[in-house]
Amino acid sequence: MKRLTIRGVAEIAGVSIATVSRALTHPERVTEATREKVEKAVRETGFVPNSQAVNFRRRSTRSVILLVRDISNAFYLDVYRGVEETAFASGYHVLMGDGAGDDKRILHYIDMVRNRLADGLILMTSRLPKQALAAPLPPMVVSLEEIDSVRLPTVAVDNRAAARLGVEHLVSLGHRRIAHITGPMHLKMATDRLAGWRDALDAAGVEPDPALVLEGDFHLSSGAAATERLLASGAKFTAIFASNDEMAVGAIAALRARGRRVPDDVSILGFDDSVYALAADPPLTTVRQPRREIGSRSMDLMIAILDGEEVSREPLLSDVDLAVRRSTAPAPTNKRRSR
Amino acid sequence: MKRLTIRGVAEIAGVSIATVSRALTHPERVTEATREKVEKAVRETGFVPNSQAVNFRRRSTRSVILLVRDISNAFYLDVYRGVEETAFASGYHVLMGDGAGDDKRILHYIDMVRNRLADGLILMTSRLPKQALAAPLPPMVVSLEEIDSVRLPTVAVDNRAAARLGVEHLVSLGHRRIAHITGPMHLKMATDRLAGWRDALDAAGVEPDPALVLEGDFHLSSGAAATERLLASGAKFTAIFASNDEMAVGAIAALRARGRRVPDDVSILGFDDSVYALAADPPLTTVRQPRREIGSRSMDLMIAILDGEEVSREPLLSDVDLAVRRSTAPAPTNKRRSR
DNA sequence: CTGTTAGCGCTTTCAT
DNA sequence: ATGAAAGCGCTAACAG
Repeated sequence: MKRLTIRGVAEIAGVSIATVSRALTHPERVTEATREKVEKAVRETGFVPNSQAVNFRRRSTRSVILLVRDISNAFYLDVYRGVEETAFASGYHVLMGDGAGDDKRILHYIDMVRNRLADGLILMTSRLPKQALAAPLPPMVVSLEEIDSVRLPTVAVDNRAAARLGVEHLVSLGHRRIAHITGPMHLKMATDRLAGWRDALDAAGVEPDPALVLEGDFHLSSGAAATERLLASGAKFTAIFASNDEMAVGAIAALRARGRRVPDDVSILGFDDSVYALAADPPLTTVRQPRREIGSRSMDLMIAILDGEEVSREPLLSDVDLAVRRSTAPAPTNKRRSR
Repeated sequence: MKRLTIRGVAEIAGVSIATVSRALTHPERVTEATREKVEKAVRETGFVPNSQAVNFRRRSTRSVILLVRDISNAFYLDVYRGVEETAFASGYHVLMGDGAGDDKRILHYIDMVRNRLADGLILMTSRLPKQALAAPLPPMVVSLEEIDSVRLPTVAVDNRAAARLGVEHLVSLGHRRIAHITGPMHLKMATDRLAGWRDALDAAGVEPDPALVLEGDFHLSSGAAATERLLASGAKFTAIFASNDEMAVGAIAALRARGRRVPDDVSILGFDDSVYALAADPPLTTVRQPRREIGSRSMDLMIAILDGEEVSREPLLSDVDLAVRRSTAPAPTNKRRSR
C-alpha cells in the first residue's frame, strides 16, 4: 500500500524530480515535450502529490477554522454553507469548531492555527479569552459578533437598524404597545436589537415602556417563559418582538396556551428567518439575515487576508430585509376586543 | 515572526534536538534532569511544536472528514456535535463536508484522505460514486445510511423497527386508517420506514392501503403537498405518519388550512425528534433518534479503525424511542365526528 | 529549460 | 540516556 512519490514518477518519465514538480505546478516553465512525458507518467501511475508534504513545504494548510458560539444552533447551518462553498471554490477546507462557551476550547482552536494546523480563524463568538492576546493573533476575521478588546476585520449586520426595521413594520400596522423579548444581555447583538426596538418607538413618538422588556436566552423555552411573565404582569401589549425566531415560537405557544390568538390578538415578530420561521404556525414575520452571504463574505475576507491583501477594519455590513408572513396583523382596535 | 523550532530549544537547553523531541513525546525515556532542562527551555521560549511537521513525519493528520448528504439539514447538527466532542477528546479534528448530491464533491473529499489531508472519512450519505471504488478505499465508516456496493463498518438505527414502534403507538390509540408520507424512495431509510409502517399495520391485522402512501422529499413543503393530495383524494384517515418531523410540520399546516384539527381530528407522528418537533404546534409525538450518540459512536468506530483495531462490519445499531407529545390522541370515534 | 542540492521541522533508528 | 544522522515528500534557489 506504499504510495508512489514524485521520485517514482520522475524515474518513469525519465526526468528529475524537480522537473516533475515544475511540470505539475508551473507547466509553463517546461517544454511541451517534457510536460507530456510527465503527464503520461502521472496518468499511468495514478500519482497524486502528497498534500501534506506540499503544505508543509509551503507553510500553508489551505484550511481555515470556523469557530461558532454554539454548534447546535441551527442558525449556523447556512452560514457554514456559505463559508464552505466559498472555501471549496478556492481550494480551502473548513474545520468547524464549537466554542461551547468554553475558553479552553476557544484557546485550543486558536492554537491550532498557531501550530500550523490551519491558516486562519473565522470567529463567530464574541468570546476571545484575554490569554489569547498574550501572543500575536493569527489571521482572523470576526463575524456576526464583536470583540471589543481588539479591532479585527469584521463581517456583520447592523442589528440595531435591522431591529428597527422590523419594529417599524409593527408600528406601521398600528401597534404601539410592543413588547420585546431580548437575547442574553451580555451579547452585543442583543443590546443592539433592543436599541433598535427603542429607536423605532422613539421615532413613532411612543415612550418605550421598560415593563415590556423581558430577557430571554435565545432558546424556545425562554421565549415562552418571558411571555408568561409578561402575561402575568398584566401589562397591556398588542405585539411582541422576539430577538430571534426560536423565542418567537415559544412566545406563540405561551400565548395560545392562554387563549390569545396570533396574529388576531397579538402580532409576533421574529428575527433571523431561521428554520423556525416557516415551521411556526402561523409562519413568522421576521427580520431576515443573509446567513449564507455572511458566510461567504467572511471566507472571502479570510482569503484576502491570507493572500496578504490589505483589508479594512471597518465592519462589512450585510443588508437585512423583512420577511412578512402571517404572524403580524394590524393592531386590534380597543373597541372590538377579539371576536 | 519567525517561530522558534526544536533546534532553538535544544540550544537553550544545552541538549540535542533528539533529546528535546524525546523529552516532549516520551518523557520517561530521559532522565529527570534533562527533562527539567528541556521543560524549562520550552517554558521560557513558549515553544510549541509545529504540528504540520509532526504529522508529516508521522504520516497522520489527526483529522477526519464528516461528509453529510445535505449540510443545511438541521438533523446533522447534533450528529456533528457528537462527532466533534468525541474527536476533540481524542485530539482529532473534524472537517465537515457537504455532499450536496454531487459526485464530484464526494470524490473530492475521498481524495482528501487519499492525499493525506485527513486520516479517515465518516460518510453520512449513501452516495458513493463507483469511481471511488477504482482505488482502494481509505479508512471509512458509514453512518445513518447504507452503501450496497461495499460492506463497510456502519453505525445506524433500525429504521424499520423504529417506524414500526411509532406506528404501533398510533395503532394502540385506536387508529386504523394511518397514512404515511415517505421520504425520497431512493433512500433506504425511506423504504425501511415504509416497511415499518406496513409491519405495524400487519401486526394489527390491518390491510395496508396503498392509497394512503404519499411520497415526500423530507422537506416541509413536500409534507404539506402530500397532505393536500391525500385530502383531495378523498381517502379516509385518522392519522398521518410522516417520515421526518419537517414533513410532519408541513402536514399539520395543510390540515389546519383545511379546517382539520390536530390531534382531535387527525393525529400526527413524526420521525427524528429534530428542532421541528418542539417548534411544532402541537409539539410532535415523534420517533427519537439518538443523534449525538450516533455521532460519537461513529467517531469511536473511526478511531478504532485508525488505531488498527479489528472492527466488525456488522452494523452498530443505536436504540430509538418514542417521544410522546401532543400531536397524537385517540382516534376519533365514528359516532361523534368532532364537536 | 533542466538537474543538483539544500532544506521545511520533526521523529527515530543506530551507535556510543 | 544521549547524540548524530537519515530521512518523510516536496519545492525552490542555484548552476549549468
